[in-house]
Amino acid sequence: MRIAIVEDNETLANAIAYRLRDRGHAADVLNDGEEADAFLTREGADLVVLDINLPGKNGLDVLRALRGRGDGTPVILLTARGETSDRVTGLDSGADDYLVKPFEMDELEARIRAMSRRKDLDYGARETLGDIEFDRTARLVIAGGTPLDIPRRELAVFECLLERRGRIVSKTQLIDQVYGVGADVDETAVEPHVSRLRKRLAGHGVTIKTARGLGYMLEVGS
Amino acid sequence: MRIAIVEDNETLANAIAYRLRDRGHAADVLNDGEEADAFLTREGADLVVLDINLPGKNGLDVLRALRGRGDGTPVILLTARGETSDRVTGLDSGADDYLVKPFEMDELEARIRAMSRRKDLDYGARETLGDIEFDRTARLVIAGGTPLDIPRRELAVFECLLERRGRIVSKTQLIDQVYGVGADVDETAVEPHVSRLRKRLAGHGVTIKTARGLGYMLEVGS
DNA sequence: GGGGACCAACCTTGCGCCAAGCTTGCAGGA
DNA sequence: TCCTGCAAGCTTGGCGCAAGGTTGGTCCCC
Repeated sequence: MRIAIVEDNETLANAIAYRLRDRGHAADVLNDGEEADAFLTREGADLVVLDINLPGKNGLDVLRALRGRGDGTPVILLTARGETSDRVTGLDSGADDYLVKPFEMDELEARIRAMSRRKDLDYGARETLGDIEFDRTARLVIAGGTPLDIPRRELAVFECLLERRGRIVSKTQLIDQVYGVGADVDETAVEPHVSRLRKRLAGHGVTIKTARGLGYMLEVGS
Repeated sequence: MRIAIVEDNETLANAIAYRLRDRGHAADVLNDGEEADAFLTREGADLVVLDINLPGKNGLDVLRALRGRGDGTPVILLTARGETSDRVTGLDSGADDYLVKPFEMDELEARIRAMSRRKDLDYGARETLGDIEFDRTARLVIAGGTPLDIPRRELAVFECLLERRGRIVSKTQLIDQVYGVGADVDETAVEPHVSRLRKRLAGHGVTIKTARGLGYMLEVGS
């Protein structure tokens, strides 16, 4: 599942992202309201974890804008203790659930599980690309019935490219996904991973195209 | 098995949880009705031990809400001596069994065993993997007709991997299942169990594969 | 306008390091 | 007794880095 995390506290945001990725989801972190708004309009997500207190645009504004666009993506609000009115306003504005800070990661995870169950999202479905299959929940790439052995970093690259397949993904985006947002890594660090991943996917109808100066793009061969 | 214990007397609740965990189950304790309701909606359980007298929401209300959601999870009621009418109402409301306080822990355990036997019988008892069989009800691993002696923790690991067989299971997930959600245990704690379990399963056509940095996966050898 | 030279971005490979994981042994406890 | 948690020592495979090769784009000069 693609989950957008809108939270200005980077430590918290990354902790959430880390955990959700461990569970096999794709997590995108947005640090302020404007950014989140743009991202959700542009890319969308399967579920949004949305903090109310944000710099720039308030979380509730982001929520209202989302619903205003007719977007019914499930939203879980994060509120500070005591902001009862915000919570009520939030639910009135179209949020599906809320969580009071501080919260346990298990709690968040449970709510996400419950949400995906309730909303009947295809959780654990396999998608086919070329002649390989990808099971998001199991984090398994399957070629000809047998799972491929793909190391952690390469898998992260693959998942990130897959999420945005047919679109160009910049190296910075890849770095964020693979190493975590704000990691102190050189841009070129992903190149070897892309290279080796390419080799693994070769002959399975899936290609990683290079867009010079822009990034990479996953293409499913005709 | 994941068992939810709904009981406001914390001493009793913890005693039950302790005992059940000792028997290899994962036990979650809920102290009031609201909490229980939320938890069962969100997470669910394989079996519920439910006290009737609760602060907040009455146990019977919790039960009715559960059944109202179409949830058929087996429920064992706990009632105080003399609350005969409650007991009747309870069974009418969809409880599967009841126990009068004070009760012996052995008694509760026996009823849980009986319950899981009853509920599991029409579920398909044994499954075969490689050249071993697993009896979910009896929690027995059988190789060549004779049961293997597998300690509780290892068995819990086995069950968890089996439940998600062919998928990668992260260590965090294993910890949750083996030690209970939110247990304060190091991630590496499961490693010895996996190691020993591997040795036991070796030569029976069942392998535990390591996915470095991701988790483990149960594979049934061709 | 075309061709070549130069440069920067990128690819690939190999290597050494280190952390993740394995195994074992030991001590405590049921 | 046997399980369990813990920790130490060992093994191994993924990772980061950097070197050397390749490609593609641009600019200059004829």
